[in-house]
Amino acid sequence: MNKVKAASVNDLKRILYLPRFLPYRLTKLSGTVSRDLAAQYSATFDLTIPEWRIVALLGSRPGLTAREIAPLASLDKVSISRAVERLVKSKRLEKRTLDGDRRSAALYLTEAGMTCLRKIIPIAQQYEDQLLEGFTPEEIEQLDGFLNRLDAKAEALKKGD
Amino acid sequence: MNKVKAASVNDLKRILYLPRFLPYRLTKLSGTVSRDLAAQYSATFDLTIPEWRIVALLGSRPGLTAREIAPLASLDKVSISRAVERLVKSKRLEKRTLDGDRRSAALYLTEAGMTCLRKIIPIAQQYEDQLLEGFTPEEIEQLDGFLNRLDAKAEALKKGD
DNA sequence: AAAAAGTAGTTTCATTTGAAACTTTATCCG
DNA sequence: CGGATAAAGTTTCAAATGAAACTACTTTTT
Repeated sequence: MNKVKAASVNDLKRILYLPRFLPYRLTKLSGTVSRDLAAQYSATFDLTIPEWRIVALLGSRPGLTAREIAPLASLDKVSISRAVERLVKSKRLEKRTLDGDRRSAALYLTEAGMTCLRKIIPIAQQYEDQLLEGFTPEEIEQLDGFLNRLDAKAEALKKGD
Repeated sequence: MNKVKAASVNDLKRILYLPRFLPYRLTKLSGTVSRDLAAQYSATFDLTIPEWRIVALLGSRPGLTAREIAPLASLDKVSISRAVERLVKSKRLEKRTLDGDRRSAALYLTEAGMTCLRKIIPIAQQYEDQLLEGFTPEEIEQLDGFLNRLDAKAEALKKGD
């Protein structure tokens, strides 16, 4: 005789419907998008997502240090350290210790890094465009605002409840 | 003399601005949300995200098999196998081999599983509500539509280009 | 100035993850 | 039937991750 009985669940139906639960939907969407894009970066350029973010960031803001990159690319310092190591090895990044603080280094794309970035940008943008295909400019504007608001809320909920 | 020269980057400025790149924003948002929620599930109920998804799903759809859960919870079979193993060990889930196919098992929440789900649902919903605080019902409706469209597009882009 | 405290980035180590191989059971086809 | 093929889950193994300890330097304090 089995003491563990499956409970009646009628009282729970539809109370929390996973496919409509916002955190689940965000995770699913971002997972699909990331995997898909990462496959392209890695297949064509042998770049991981952290590496791609760092390259993209240095494209518009050369000379950042690892510490400065962290919040801008939402990467922890371990990921940055490893990504930078690989990028330097593949000659796409150059470290310069110029401030007089020999603990940190300003990071710059090399010519090879720039070339790589120039090649990836159209791919990334095309993907983004495809994702937003069917959205009107006003809708894109709205989505943009929604994401900003959600992001701000999520950040605010993180520590202070 | 150093052959590797940092390139001029003026020509790339603003061409791809990471903090406005949709895939990056989605990943960042979903990461914040997931980490935050996961911390709550795990601290209070010792549940991982896959476990939580399975419990939530079985709450409204008891008797699903692992294979059926996979697409509904966006989990691969390895994650499901491990999550189910833990849930059975913690007596929140029960496996029943009823179909006459002894390879698969229908999964049911036990009373303990139901109790756990009943306790988590308010937490999950409260978090979702907080995230959407400040959104009007119409905006929530719009966001919902946007996410559905993005998800459909992302899925469509996955294989067939 | 020397000791203490702090910071930038790296390394270590234990955990998480997921693809591929495997096991067991079921179905297909001669 | 009985061997081949397939399907449901599980296990293995190798790679990715991230917290904590560590190294190398810098700043503060006394």
